[in-house]
Amino acid sequence: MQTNNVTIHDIAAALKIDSSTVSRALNNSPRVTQKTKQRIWAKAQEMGYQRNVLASNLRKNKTNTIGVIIPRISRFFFSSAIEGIEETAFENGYNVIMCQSLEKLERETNLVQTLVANRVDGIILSISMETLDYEHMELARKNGIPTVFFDRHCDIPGNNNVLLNDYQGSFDATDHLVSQGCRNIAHLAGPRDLKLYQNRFNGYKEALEKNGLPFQPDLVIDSNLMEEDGANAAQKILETLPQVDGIFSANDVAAVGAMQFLKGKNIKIPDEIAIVGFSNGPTSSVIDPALTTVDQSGKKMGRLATELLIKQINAKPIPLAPETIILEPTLIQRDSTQKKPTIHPNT
Amino acid sequence: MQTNNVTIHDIAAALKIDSSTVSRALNNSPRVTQKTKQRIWAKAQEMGYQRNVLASNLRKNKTNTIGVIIPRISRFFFSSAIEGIEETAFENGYNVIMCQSLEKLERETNLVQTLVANRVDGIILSISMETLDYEHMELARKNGIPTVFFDRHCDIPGNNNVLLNDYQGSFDATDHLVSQGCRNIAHLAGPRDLKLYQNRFNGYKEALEKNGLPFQPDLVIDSNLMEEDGANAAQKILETLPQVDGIFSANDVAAVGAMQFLKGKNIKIPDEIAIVGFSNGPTSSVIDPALTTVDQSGKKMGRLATELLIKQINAKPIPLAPETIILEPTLIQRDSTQKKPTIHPNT
DNA sequence: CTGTTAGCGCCTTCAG
DNA sequence: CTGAAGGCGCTAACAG
Repeated sequence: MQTNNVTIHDIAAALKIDSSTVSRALNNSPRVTQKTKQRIWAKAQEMGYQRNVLASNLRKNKTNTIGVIIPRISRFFFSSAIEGIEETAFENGYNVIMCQSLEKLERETNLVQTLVANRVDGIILSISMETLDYEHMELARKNGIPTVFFDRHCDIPGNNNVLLNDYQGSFDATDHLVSQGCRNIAHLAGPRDLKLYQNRFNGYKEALEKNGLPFQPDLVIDSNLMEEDGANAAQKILETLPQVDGIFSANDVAAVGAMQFLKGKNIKIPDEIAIVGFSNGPTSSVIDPALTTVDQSGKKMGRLATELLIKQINAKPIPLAPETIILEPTLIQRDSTQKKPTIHPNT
Repeated sequence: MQTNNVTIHDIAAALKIDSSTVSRALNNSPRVTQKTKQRIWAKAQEMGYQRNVLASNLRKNKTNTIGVIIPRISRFFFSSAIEGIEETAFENGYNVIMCQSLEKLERETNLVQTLVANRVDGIILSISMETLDYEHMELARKNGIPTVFFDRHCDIPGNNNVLLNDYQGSFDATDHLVSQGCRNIAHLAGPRDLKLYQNRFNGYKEALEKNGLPFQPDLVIDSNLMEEDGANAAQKILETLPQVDGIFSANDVAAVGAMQFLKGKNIKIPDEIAIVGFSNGPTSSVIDPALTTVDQSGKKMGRLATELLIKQINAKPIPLAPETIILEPTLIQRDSTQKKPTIHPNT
């Protein structure tokens, strides 16, 4: 390991001054003459000095690093979020360590331990579908590491959250389906343990009621909302629920799965069955134009989460009051030329 | 900062032994009695000890961390690749620091510096579209940090690469279009500076020749292959190149852009114009069924790149001979029911 | 098998 | 404004 061996002592020796002065100069401390700073900087450059971040981190017990835990990177919403996180972190001089829980609580717990052990300055977290309590976050709290939850949030008080108004988004989505003439709207629901999916379910239900439509429990199909789940749900609908003319999916993955399946059976979307799913809106044009979506704006959420986290990091050691930021979602109709005819003149 | 303050010295004191023994025990060194190990482990647990990774890293001058630089995380191919990288790294006890160059050489250069400064054990890199030479990688080389290029590769000798057989994939794609009856196939080409796009261009050209079709330079449309570029290209085709009946796009982003645009103009895909694009194959079902793709299998490439990198890391200080792994791509027809009729009976 | 000793490279008191 | 000294927590010789 022939690592670059230039240390502050080397450049101190070369200049016949003390290493502490060099350290100060390199940190641009006001307590060093401009002249000596210049000399030191020049020499450092000349000798190809590079600060040993490890030593610096150890001494300061700070790493300038943010840890991020999300369920799965390749999901477009999360990769967009990471993009926002990474950019904001970068602008503020932070590195990002990024990990995926793969929806497993055990992995999530391990990752929190790893991040704490690596002395990250803060954690951004979107919990797994298995995560029902927050014991594993105690470790971070005890070590004074601020945490921001995003998207999938933590509803016990005293935490920082960046969320979407899931209730409103779902309400709007369902309302939109009704306005397009749908009367029997199925709901692809996520695990009810997650607050987020509870809210999406509630928005769906109350939009039905507000429109004078009956809530039909058998039209709610529970799953983990993977693509396959969406396809299975679509199959179930075709085989046993012929009355269904609209689907509100609690995420985009299942919505796409359902859509592909229905298209394969030559069902016209949205004319025969209209579909709305949560998704990462405007940037996600690979989503089929026939699919209307509720914009999750992952990148924006990522930025907001990171800004909030950095604020909390800078506030140490006196922690700021925890904040919850709620984004209002927007409904995006990709293909506004196609209107679903009002095939049910009743009501 | 009320960080968990338990150190090996604390537990050594509590047990009236030396801290070095504690250190050895915690590293499960064979040179400590099983009995004392047990006592130490128990005590460590009891006192809530957590190794200070920073100190350990400093001492060992090793971080157990892999740095990854890619152009943009939210591109599906890259997020899939990261997924593979992260999983493989995790299985082997490595952390991952992930950064995006946003296709800027300047950012890429800075990131390499940051990673080296952070003493990552290895680097996985997919170069930006601006990157034409590899001067900025000198720093990593000088510090003995192994590097693996993937997807967008480095064709100067002596480097580790994990690549797709771009030539073959493009050849197959073009050949497929011909077999579907296309006779005037446009090519959405990427920056010719990148070897990868050169190869894709060559595959296209030679497939035409092999099939006895003339190569028409005006059917090659150059761009950076963003979605907008694809849409612009499609517009150009509609307005000035009416003979075009097939499009081979050098990436999926532009292919989707073109497809959406054409669909908006009520062009039937693939009946009127067939499109094939490079993409991340089987996992990417959000890609429209009408679009045939060349499978890039990002996740697999990520895994292979990481395995290769770890092999190189473990080989230090005597570096292994550099390797180049080339994956053979597969053509994926999503919607095999739709066959393009041979509307050009000539040839 | 265990203890002693000596740093890794940097930063931060405390003196002058 | 600069120098001297000590230590962050851990590990790796080297002895015994």
